[in-house]
Amino acid sequence: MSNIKNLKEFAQLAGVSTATISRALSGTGRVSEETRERVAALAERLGYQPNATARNLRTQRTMTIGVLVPLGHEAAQHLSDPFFNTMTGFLADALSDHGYDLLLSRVLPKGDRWLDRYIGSGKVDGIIVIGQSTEFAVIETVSRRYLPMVVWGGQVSGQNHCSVGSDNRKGGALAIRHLIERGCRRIAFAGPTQGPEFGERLQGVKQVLRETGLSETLIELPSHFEPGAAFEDIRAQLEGIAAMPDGIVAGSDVTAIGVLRALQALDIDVPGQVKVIGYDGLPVGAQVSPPLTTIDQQLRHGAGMIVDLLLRRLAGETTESRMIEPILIVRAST
Amino acid sequence: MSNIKNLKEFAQLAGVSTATISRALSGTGRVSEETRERVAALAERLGYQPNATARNLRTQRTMTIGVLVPLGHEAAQHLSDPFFNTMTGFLADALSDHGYDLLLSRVLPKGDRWLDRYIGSGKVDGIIVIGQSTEFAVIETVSRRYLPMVVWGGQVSGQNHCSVGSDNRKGGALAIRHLIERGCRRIAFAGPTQGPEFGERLQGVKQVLRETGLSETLIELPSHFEPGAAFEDIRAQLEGIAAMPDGIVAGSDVTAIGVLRALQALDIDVPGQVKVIGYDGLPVGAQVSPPLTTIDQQLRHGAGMIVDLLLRRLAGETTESRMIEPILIVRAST
DNA sequence: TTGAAAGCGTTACCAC
DNA sequence: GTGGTAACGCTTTCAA
Repeated sequence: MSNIKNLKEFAQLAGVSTATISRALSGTGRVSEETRERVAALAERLGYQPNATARNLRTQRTMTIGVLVPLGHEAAQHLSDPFFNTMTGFLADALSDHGYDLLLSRVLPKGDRWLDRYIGSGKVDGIIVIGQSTEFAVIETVSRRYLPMVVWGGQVSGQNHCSVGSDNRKGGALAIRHLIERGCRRIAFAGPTQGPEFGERLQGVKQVLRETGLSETLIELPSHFEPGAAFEDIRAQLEGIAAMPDGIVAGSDVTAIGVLRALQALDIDVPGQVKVIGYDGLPVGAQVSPPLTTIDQQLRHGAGMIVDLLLRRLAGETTESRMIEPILIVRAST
Repeated sequence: MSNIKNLKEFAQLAGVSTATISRALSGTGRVSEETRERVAALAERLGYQPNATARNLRTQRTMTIGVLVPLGHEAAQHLSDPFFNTMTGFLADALSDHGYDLLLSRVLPKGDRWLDRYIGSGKVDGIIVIGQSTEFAVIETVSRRYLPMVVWGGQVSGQNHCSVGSDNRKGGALAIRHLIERGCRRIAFAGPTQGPEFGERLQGVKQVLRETGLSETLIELPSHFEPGAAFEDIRAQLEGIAAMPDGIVAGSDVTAIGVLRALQALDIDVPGQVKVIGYDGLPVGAQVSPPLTTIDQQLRHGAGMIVDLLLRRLAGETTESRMIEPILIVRAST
């Protein structure tokens, strides 16, 4: 920490003008090699650092990206959700690789102005939204006039905003094909029914079932988003079921973990009696027992892509949405 | 989003001075009720919002708190670590309750200046460090001259910096007593051996074993921090063990999950043959099978406390470190 | 290569 | 109760 409080003071000590110091420290503009070295050494010795706020005001950029996690109806739902937390971590890494800071905000979307309010404050240069959930319309509207925004989530035709997410339909198809290959014939789909992403995954499953002539057998097991509630939902439904499925596609890894617990509670062996496959590729999936077979969305890669696209939009480019290739990861639950 | 770009423009449209607008909008200073309403309505209609950077510069505060996650030797260790992610989430909530934003930074501590650099930039009003890990000395030094900093972690006697964390020794004692009550007699302690927190937990365990006359039986199972590596470490050690323990205290929930997997891999029944207890109280502990008995550090409560202390330091108070009461949560793994 | 000075968009002091 | 205006600490023209 420095005892010098601003550039002016530092310039006096260095015996040059503030302009020269600024140039020397930022590396921009012409300064003699000698001065630059002298200034740099002095700054290091005194621990001087230019004030970021003042610089931001002058340069009209903050070098900060806002990451927004819209909390859905279930207000408490995301607090400890492994998906959002994991994604945030990856984004933090990707952003800091490019010299950007990450301003984290969890917002309860209220009305249709929450995004505008956030943007208007000028605290950030750009925005990343994790998950469209119920806010698809708001995001879509804002995207028409605010460019530096990239969203993690699904992609629908005609969509204006730039999103990154896995090919959910393909991923769903991948999951169900794997179960069929493993010999499953009575298939269930477990998970939330809301949100564009889950819907697409289910569509992928249905399509393959139709092609295979198994569509009659599909059992739907709707559940809440939140882990604890999901477990209860699934257990209640499986408990009273006429014929137990022999394979379950879960809409997310979190749901899949709930499914595993529910089956465990009912004393049903996985993968012996029922096989289970998740969706996301969260690290935690490898840590449960049995380790979870899943469709990997390559979140780290996705985070890198989001940041890359955002930086390009910041630079004035227009960018298209991107699909990430879903990858089957086979572990012990199938 | 607004088409108005600054206060001056807005003031012209409103037909009053910038000073009046500022007062009307911020609620500070005397303004007639009539003007305030008129200005507020116009601001709402035009979507005008004062620029945060300019305000920050003028007021000399950013209303932003930096949350630092120092990455230890194992650079990749925290990327997806549920503990850090969960803590960050709780902090985000607590901070936003008080109108503060959260600037998230993962830092690779390099040398002893990383904290100074962060502080010197003036991007934040205060700092929260999650975990002291190997940086205890640096934190301690900085705390002597930089006051608005609160650390999640252990507390040692004579420590200068303000920390919040559970009473690790007591928590360790709580864990081992529970295992003994459940009939365990050959006890093992699994987990990382580095860091002040794990050490204290182990001491708590040892002390109770001494008091009970069981101290001869303690088996130590050191492991890495990172989940995957921890699993391997534990499995390797249990595989070749002369006499299997009948109770295992894990240094953290993440370690405990690794222990559960290792036992599963060796076909050992939990809690039938071996009982396992974790430490942290992470939500994910309730989702594994069998659901994990653990010592709850009340992270949400802890996060609230950290923020509370930080705000008081920001206001000039001096604050003492706080211990959180560890609570035993019994689930199915014991 | 360097320095003087004009902003960046607010807030807060001081008059009126 | 309201308006003028000087900061806040920096970057970046423009001149020298």
